[in-house]
Amino acid sequence: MVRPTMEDVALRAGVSRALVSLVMRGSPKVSEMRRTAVLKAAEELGYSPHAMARSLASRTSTVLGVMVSDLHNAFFAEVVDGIDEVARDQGFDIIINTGGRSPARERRALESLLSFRPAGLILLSPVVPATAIGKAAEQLPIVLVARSSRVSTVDTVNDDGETGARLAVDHLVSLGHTRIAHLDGGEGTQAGPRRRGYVAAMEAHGLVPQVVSSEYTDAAGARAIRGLIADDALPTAILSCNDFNAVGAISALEDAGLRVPQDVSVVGYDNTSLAALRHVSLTTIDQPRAEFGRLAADALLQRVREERTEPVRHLLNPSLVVRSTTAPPATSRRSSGSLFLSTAGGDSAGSGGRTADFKAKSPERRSRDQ
Amino acid sequence: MVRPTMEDVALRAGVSRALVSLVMRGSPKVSEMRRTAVLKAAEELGYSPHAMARSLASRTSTVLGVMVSDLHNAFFAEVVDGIDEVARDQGFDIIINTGGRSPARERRALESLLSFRPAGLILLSPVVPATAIGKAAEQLPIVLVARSSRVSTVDTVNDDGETGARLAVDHLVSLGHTRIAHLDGGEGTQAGPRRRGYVAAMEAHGLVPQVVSSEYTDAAGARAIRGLIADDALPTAILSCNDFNAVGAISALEDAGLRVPQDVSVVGYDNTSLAALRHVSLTTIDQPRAEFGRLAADALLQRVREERTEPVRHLLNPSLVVRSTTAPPATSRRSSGSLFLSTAGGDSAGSGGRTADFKAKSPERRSRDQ
DNA sequence: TCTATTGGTTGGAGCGCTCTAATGCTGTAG
DNA sequence: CTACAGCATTAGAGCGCTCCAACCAATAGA
Repeated sequence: MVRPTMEDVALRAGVSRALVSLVMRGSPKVSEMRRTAVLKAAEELGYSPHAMARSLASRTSTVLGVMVSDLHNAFFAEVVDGIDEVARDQGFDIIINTGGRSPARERRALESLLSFRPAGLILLSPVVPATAIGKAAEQLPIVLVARSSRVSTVDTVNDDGETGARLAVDHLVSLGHTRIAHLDGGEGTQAGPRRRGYVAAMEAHGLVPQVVSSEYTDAAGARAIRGLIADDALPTAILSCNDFNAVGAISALEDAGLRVPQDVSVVGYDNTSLAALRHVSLTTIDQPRAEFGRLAADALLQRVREERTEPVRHLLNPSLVVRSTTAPPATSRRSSGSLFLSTAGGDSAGSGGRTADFKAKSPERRSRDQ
Repeated sequence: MVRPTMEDVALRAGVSRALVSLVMRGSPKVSEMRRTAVLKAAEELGYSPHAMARSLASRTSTVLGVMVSDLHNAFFAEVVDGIDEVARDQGFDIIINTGGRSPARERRALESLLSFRPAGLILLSPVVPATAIGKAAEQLPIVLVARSSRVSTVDTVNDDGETGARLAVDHLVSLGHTRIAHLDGGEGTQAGPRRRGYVAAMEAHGLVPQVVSSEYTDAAGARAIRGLIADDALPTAILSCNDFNAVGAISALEDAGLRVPQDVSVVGYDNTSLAALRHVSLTTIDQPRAEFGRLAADALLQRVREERTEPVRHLLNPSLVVRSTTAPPATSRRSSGSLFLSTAGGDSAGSGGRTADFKAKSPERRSRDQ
């Protein structure tokens, strides 16, 4: 259980510790004779350098810290793949830590990562307050993924959530939908841009937006749908804040005897592996996740090497992936009294105020800026 | 970009470096006055201890390394949750690294983790050769999760795959199924026990096992089903090697116009969050994943504290989770010519040899040991 | 009064390494 | 024969911390 040190190797090879150090770092100014002798001794002893001692002595690090907000979400796994690819290419190692979506735990994870004095940090969709990030940014370069920031020493990599939401709305509108609700991501990172994009796109089409409060989980998606049904406020199409939420929404719709996409169309967001499962086959918005990782690592390493001081703000273009959960609306259904809604219970009369939201605006457009 | 050291804190608080060290480590033999003074100075400077220097000086580490073979699989995320819980409780931090299912990359991840000289290592379903693990085990305590080992210095935590597979078979048999195929996990870790358990359970029931070569992915599950259909060899029930595989199998069945569970029952394995999605609602075998993590961390910390030298081999009991993908077989269907199989193509006569496998054995049991 | 004892505090060595400056040791020019 | 490169090698300081032994009151016991 005790590892040999440089001293041991030096002794065995009959040279100084400094010479062993030079060999280990591949210095060119070592004679071939000594080099092979040292390498041989190291091999025999099973020596491998102590990264921490090295880093301490050299005051540099070849480690990049990665904070993953939620290990359960495959989204991040693909970003990490991209990071790992670039880091490895450039001789850096990564260490990962997770915050489990809890600010307290995330803070601790951050502390822990920081205590290793990595060369830089990549935070994937962090939930800690901006001030905590700003503070850490004083100590080392930081790149944020899937979260924006205005701190000038912090680089960011995001998808253009507004564009993504617009793509989804455009798709649904082109299918003939006019009543499209958005199940909102609430406090979640990137929920804002998606919501704004949805609202803007609806208004651009002269439609009335309907934002329904929800969260980034399948339970929340199901809950939101049950709420809409109870309020007799179900539209013909749903844009969920992410894929999980969409899958929950689909389940709730099916539980209520509605078919997707015949009765209601559903669009997710993220194009997780979940969406691609043939059994799910969810129409969704794809983000170039591995590219996120690569760009983040590149940006970070530029800072590490002090090649750049200007902040970088990557905003990547999302794209629409059409699968099997969207179709033209069954236009006649609503006017003839929807098969389900009318049977949902007679006590929903009081919610008429919300129902009014769904009436498509007439051609007089209401677009704000475009 | 330059972090304060203990020296800086000591200077500011008007005490010695050693005293700061004591405060940082929470020593009880520090007067309240000095303690608050030091804490205040540290706070003002934004000081936090340098983990590497600490570890170097103390020749101990409060870090546990965790190697996750596949970040894309939520199974591991839940194990990590369990590890993290115990580790945190006992004052240890964890750093994670991933091997991406590739032996080469995993080896590098292992090297990287080792270079931090952590107190111990937990490997989640590693794919590196046993010799590599044995070598690492000479340097620090190692616990394997979801992979067995015979090395006496290595602890292991596994589920009892044989029991799990038996639970699934028993469930299907109790529903009335006699023709049950197993989509095999091939080289994957833990595929062996599951296969053995399946075969033993089938034989215990006097049934003929049918092992179909497959893999731990949904594409492989779909492929296997298409193969069975093409061979006119589709049974009334499927036991998949894991949930992903099962979901792929279900998709392929549905694509072929078969209903689950009315026409074919499907059982998964792992009870991932995927299986729990209402839209999927997969009958499956649950493994206590967080418990895996907790036990692994406990075992590791015992070794770290040198409380134990005997190897520990945890074998946890899986349990059956019945959801919506299993039901009694439509017994009459086969004899009257199955609605799908008979129309699949008249050219399948040649595969009769395999079809024979499905005939249920008569009551004369064939059980080996029980 | 003197010696133990105790609780709080400190200097200094050292963890395994890197890095700078200094040391030999050629070989070539002055 | 001295001077001076030029190269390979090494001693030694130091990275930020822990840990041990020593130290220094202040109190207690003889």
